[in-house]
Amino acid sequence: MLPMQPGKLTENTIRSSGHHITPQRLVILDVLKGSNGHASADEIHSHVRSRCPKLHISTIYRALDMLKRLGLVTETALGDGKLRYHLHVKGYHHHLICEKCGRVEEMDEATFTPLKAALKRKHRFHADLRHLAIFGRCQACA
Amino acid sequence: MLPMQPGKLTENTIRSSGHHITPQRLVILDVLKGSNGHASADEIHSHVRSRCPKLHISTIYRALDMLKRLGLVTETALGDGKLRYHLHVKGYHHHLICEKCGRVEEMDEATFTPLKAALKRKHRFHADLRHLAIFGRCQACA
DNA sequence: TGCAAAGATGAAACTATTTGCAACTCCATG
DNA sequence: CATGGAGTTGCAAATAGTTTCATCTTTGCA
Repeated sequence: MLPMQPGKLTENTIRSSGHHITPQRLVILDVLKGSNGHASADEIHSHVRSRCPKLHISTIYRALDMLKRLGLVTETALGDGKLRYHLHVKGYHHHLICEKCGRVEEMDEATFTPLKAALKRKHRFHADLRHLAIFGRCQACA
Repeated sequence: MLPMQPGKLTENTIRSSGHHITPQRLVILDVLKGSNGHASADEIHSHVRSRCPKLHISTIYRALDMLKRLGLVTETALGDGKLRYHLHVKGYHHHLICEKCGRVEEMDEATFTPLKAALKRKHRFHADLRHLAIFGRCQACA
């Protein structure tokens, strides 16, 4: 059995949720895949320009919003007045953001399992812990 | 020994951090104190108008930014395109936000103590868990 | 295939938030 | 209790992000 390409997996998720695969979205996804960090809408826009000059920034915001709803993209406010976007291709993860140096560390879900259970038990709340950004101080800045 | 008024405590924090107490800020703080939920900058502005018609909305944004830095106010994105602000007068708390009905439940810090310890132990990260908004489904919408 | 409906796009208008600046106010200090 | 400098304010303009709408595309299905 061949492994499914990450691109195809993403496209299937989009399609099976009733959304369309469009050339614009493919370019946006490709830019997101290439950006190894957290890109702002504006940064995505300028990267996209060369390949698709008429692609309007509102299309980017709408694409990001859809991807966010589907859990394929994380939106994070890193404190500089812009929202940043990050593609989930290899499962979910969370962000530890240093308030001082701005470094972003990624971590897996496991640490949150007890919290998730506690929220369900104590508050009867079913937490969707895919989008978590936790602020604080990293080891170096503590 | 008399208990310190909450207002005075807040004012001392502001003053001792090198910021000024101004009539504008007193009105803004008063509105925040009165708003029992999560007020947007615009909502604060319209409440403030009656008492201080010339108070500009950028002054509100700047006051909120200062209060946020001092840890006196929490800024939360509830997903409606506006940021919401909440005054911390009685200790910190967190938000459980239902993705379906939009209901916001507040919860205390205690549930996060094990998570905080785990982050420090496993990632050497000193989490500042005062700003947490957790999305998911509430009991009714689960 | 070919079509209709659901969904997406670009453009412009609109709302939300931030910033630059000159004038003004607070308050620690003398 | 006057003063100077740091901090604030109001305004205008800039930057971010959202929404409306007419037009165009994608996709499931006949």
